Amino acid sequence: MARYNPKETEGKWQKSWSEACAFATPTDFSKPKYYVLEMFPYPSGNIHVGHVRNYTLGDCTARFKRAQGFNVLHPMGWDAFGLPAENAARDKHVSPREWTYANIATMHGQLEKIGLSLDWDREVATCDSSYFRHQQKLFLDFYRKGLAYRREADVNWDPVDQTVLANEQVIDGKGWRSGAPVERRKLSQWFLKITEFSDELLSALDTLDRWPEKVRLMQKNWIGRSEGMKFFFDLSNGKKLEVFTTRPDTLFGAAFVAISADHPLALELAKTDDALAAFAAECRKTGTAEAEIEKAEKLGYDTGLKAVHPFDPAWKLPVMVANFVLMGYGTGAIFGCPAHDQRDLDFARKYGLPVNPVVIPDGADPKTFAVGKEAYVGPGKLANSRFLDGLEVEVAKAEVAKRFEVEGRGSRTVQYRLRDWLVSRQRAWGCPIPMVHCPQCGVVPVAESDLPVLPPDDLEFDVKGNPLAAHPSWKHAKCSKCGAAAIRETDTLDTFVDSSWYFARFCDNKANTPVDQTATDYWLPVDQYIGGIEHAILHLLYSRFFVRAMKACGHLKIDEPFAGLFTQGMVCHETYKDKAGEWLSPIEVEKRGGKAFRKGTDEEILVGPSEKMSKSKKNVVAPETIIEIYGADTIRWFMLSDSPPERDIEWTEEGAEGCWRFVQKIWRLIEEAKLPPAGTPIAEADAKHPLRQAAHRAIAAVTEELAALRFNRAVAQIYTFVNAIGSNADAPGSVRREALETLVLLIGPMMPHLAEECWHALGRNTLVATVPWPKADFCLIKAETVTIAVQVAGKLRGTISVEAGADNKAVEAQALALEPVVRALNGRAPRRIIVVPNRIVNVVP
RNA sequence: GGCCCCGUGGCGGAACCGGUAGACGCAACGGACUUAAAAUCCGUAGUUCCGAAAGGGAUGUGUCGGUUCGAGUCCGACCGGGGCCA
Repeated sequence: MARYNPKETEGKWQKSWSEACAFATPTDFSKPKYYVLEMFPYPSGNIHVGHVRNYTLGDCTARFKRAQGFNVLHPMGWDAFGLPAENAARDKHVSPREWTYANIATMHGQLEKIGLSLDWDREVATCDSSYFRHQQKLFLDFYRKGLAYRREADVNWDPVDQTVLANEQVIDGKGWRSGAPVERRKLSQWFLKITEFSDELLSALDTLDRWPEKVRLMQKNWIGRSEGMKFFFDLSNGKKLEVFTTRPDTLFGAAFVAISADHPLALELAKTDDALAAFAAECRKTGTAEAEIEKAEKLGYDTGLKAVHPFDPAWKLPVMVANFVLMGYGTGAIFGCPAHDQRDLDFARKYGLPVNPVVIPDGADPKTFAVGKEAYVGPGKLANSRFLDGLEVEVAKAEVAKRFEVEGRGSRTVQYRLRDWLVSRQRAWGCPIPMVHCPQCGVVPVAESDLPVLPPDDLEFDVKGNPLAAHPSWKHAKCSKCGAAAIRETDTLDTFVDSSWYFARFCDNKANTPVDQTATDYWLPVDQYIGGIEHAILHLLYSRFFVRAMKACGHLKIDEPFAGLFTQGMVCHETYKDKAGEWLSPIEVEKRGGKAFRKGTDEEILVGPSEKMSKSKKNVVAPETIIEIYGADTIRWFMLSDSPPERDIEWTEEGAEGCWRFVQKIWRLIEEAKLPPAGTPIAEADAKHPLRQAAHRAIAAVTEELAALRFNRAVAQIYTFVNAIGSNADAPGSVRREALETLVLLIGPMMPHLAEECWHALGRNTLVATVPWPKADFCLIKAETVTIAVQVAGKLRGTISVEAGADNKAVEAQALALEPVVRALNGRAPRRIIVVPNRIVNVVP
């Protein structure tokens, strides 16, 4: 008897699938569709285990849905623009294009070895002009609709990558990729008007009922809707200053008015005030990210101007320039109420401004209530606030709003935390923004007939800043309006733009418009999107915006891109360090007697906690190595087993061995089986054989678990079923055949190569990949007798076996006759007996 | 600091709507097969107490309380871990 040899069989079946076009996307749109998509990878050079997990989950779903009769779209592509290619170009003197396409070729091969049921005909690389030409067209459409625009703005400048970053790409004041402290600069930049849809992006979250609650909450926080009002202060110089506040109720606690260093008023004053100009320059050194501003020391500069309190002409407030007020948020001006806002309080303490509480918590005395180091932001009643005294916070807000509205001094507004999306990047390996700058006409879109705008092939990467801007000739173009010599836009689009619509392009990647109407109408939205939680905000929010913007331009009809979202956990591994503190990779370590040693030596190695696989800790296991040893089915099975897919999984050698053994076990079961020919009917007498029941119970359970993406539970059900096959070795041949064929079909989505080999060995000449999913016969599953637990006072005392649906009285009698029950009752008469049919009896003494 | 999620054997985890806690796998141990090993097969197992054994008792899902005939599951407080926003 030969062992199952994945090396020989896996390639063979991959070829068979390919020859049979088993995974070609159906073009007949009469059947129900199912679009499964895994987040496409950046072509870094190698597929890692995290990818394998992601794609296995998706592939299992795709195969399962296909077997269930759905038309399945399951494509793959490459998020292929981005900085690593430029770095490689600079360091290795290869073109970013060559480097990227070589990586794609390698990774494509690696993906094929996993046995994914992908339609490679739909492959898309975002760096290919056949893709980004359409993106440029979309950009022009957005521009025409006012959804793309250029303006001067404070931007986060990454001094290492020499590029601008979106707020979302600044983490703890540092560039998300370079880790360098971010600076604030004022530059003319391209934006996409995501704020146009702030309210819709927020409210539509409620419709995404197949998204993790956590992701919806994160997006909600990110969009950050707050209700407040805008109103004017009269200034001592006769001008008016508009401020935004969410706490108009605290107006009588105001101690100052603060404006941004970039507020027009501040800029005006700075012209004649050198100290202010210097202060404003200092303010601009911190980035624009909230967290950073929050942490920075609150600094202010007194302009000498006074603002008149709107409810008391005699009350004058100092007008300060403050570093924690941003021009981009609200009106760039606020009034400060130190008692009820922490930033205002910190500021007031530093500059000796009064701290007057005006909201008093219930139970506190307005006369003695004082604010120390912490501002009071909770609920309460107004005090020291004249006509607002005694009102609840919300009532007071409404009262102030009403008075301002009557007076024409202000109005209620809704404010969002969400900013417009800054998409300009000063990089060469990205999608060129199809615009020119004409000395006559200003910013002019490139004519659509001139698309795509291609980056030049002969770029020099060993330069500071944008290689595209440094290119000697590329930027010279003609204005598409007047024909005069013009300068091309040298900014390229943020790579998050590339990934914001690829799912739509997959519906027809050969369309000569960005998307094909018929195809997108049928396939979109994506039914199941699978990827990492790290994209919970950026990529998913941008994609949601894109769908709306594309809809506004007539490209799409859908409301949301992803009907179902699943975020899978990371793949972790133990970490190893030697005595010198150097990290060791798993292949350098062997375990003997519960201890770890450097392979082939007696040098003991310290075993650290399991952490996300990372190059820096060297705890990485290459999928290629695993597939080389065990084959693809083993790694797939591992990825699906044990840990729930949304949680982190730990890769262990022992676990892999276990999966490998199971692969062999299935093969042995099939190979050793002496079965009647395929199609042998099951005799009447065997119709209710326990093995048949086990098989149909397995079908029902696995179907249910796979449909709910509970792969680990589906795996457990299959183990249980295999155990049942093992313990029913004496079942009639026809019943065993049914059981084994069922098993093969059930493992089909998970271990597709093994399934094909087994199916073939069972004498079948079809492909499992094209065989319909088995149907459970529920008559067989229904148990005829049930085991019922018997408790006395809630404690288990034994079990009884009764006919399903048996009469309560009879069950009761049987329970009371149970010896341990009699003993536990100790002669007492039961006060009450609770019978839950087919489940439990509880005797209450 | 606010909000959210999680806490079950040595480990990963299961337990539907409150109804036999620990399915299934890994690791472990005992045995069979073998000259031996690998592979495979059979068996044991939460903890603890009584018993030679068969068996029986107690206890047990982070901690403390509550609701209930019955709580891993519901409620409250706390402890610990993680995430997001500050």
